[in-house]
Amino acid sequence: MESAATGPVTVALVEDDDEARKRLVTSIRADASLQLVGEYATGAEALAGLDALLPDVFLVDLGLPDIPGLDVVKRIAAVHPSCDILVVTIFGDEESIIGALEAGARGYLLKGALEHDIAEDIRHLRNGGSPLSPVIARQVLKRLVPPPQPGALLTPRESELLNAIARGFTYAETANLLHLSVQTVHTHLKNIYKKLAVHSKTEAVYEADRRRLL
Amino acid sequence: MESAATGPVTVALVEDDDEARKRLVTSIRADASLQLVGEYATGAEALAGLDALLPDVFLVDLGLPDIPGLDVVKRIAAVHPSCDILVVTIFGDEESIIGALEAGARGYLLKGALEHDIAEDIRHLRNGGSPLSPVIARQVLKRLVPPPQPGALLTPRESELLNAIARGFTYAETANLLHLSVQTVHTHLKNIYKKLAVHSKTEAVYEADRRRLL
DNA sequence: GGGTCTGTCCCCCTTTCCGGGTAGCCCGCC
DNA sequence: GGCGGGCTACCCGGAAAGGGGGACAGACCC
Repeated sequence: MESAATGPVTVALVEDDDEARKRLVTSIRADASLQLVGEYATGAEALAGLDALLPDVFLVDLGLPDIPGLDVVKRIAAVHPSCDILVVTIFGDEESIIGALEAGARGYLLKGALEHDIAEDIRHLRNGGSPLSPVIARQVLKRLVPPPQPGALLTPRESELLNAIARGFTYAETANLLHLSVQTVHTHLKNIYKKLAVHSKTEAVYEADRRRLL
Repeated sequence: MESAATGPVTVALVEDDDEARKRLVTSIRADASLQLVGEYATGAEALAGLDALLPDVFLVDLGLPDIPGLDVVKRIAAVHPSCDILVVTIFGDEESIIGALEAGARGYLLKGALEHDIAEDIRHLRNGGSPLSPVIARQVLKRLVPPPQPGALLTPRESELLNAIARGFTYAETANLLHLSVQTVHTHLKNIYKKLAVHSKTEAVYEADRRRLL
């Protein structure tokens, strides 16, 4: 987040593939505003060097030979929260992406674009941006905007009622709110239970939320 | 998502600023794989032309003179779901970003990078990617990864228990699951209720979910 | 006109939950 | 060496929710 007022941005990276690491190193060295302070091929080395270095930016490959890259991300984020972690990997699966970003990564790039200049991404990172490869961004958006309803499983009235129930209202209170009799609330709820295959208000709320029906 | 097997990718755009629109048009025309089929300065024009054109990609500026750009996004997404909507705007606030993306936009770029080639972003879009400016991506990530706990309001055990409860287990079932007595489950729940200021399992689950405590 | 769906209302009975207590144990902190 | 927090466990009584049934009007479709 901070400007580079205190001098060059320090960068460390961990990447087991020699070719890939060389490309990253070359790109970083070519940028005068960046200073490479650590270069590792294994997760253990990276974590060992972390406390001494405290780099501004840490480039992490997820496919490390010794430690799951995700764990490296978590550790860095835990001990050095102000460090901008940028994942650079071949893994484009949802689990890796979401895992890394939830673990604290501030950017996620797919290896591949050979001509791509990582230095530019690092600059974006230091300016408060989060470089994401378009394919990665799409995955993230899928998370942000889950397909609204798989087909309006619940009727409008049922949704309305469940919504009230979710907010903690009892049968009686919900009945008042929606101008219904308590029995009707009960009936609706029973129908909702059948549709969601659950057996309690609590479970229904949880399930409806999970399915994005509320 | 589809490949360009059926010919060039058709593109339409709506942008009220003449300068900006020209830049976009120039960039698109320079790419032989893209075909510009619509070019509008107002939301009304854009929506009027939509049904006839059914473009593969629609570039939308959020700051239109007549209709809120967000409404344009919604309308396009509603009537033409397979259209890739790309927002190109000066607005970087969370409301605009999340609103547009939830409304159906598949990419979001900030105007500014003058040398930036929009055609490349469009190609990414057609390849199933979501071009996001780094600053935008950061906002999206903030949404994806809300600060985990505002201070671990619930103890580990309480979280564990509430988690089970949320999944619809009764006191007795939860007790078995966590190797507790029913009374202990009850006690924990009472403590949770106090902390969350609620009075029922349903409400607790709803509230905990809202506060991202689960 | 019959069938289906939604929304409304009612009965009965059982199970579960809620809120009010009290209390012991272990652990870390000052 | 006490004090507090977390975790465990128990009792009681009233309130709420769950599960089974049946009923009926209006809408909508075939």
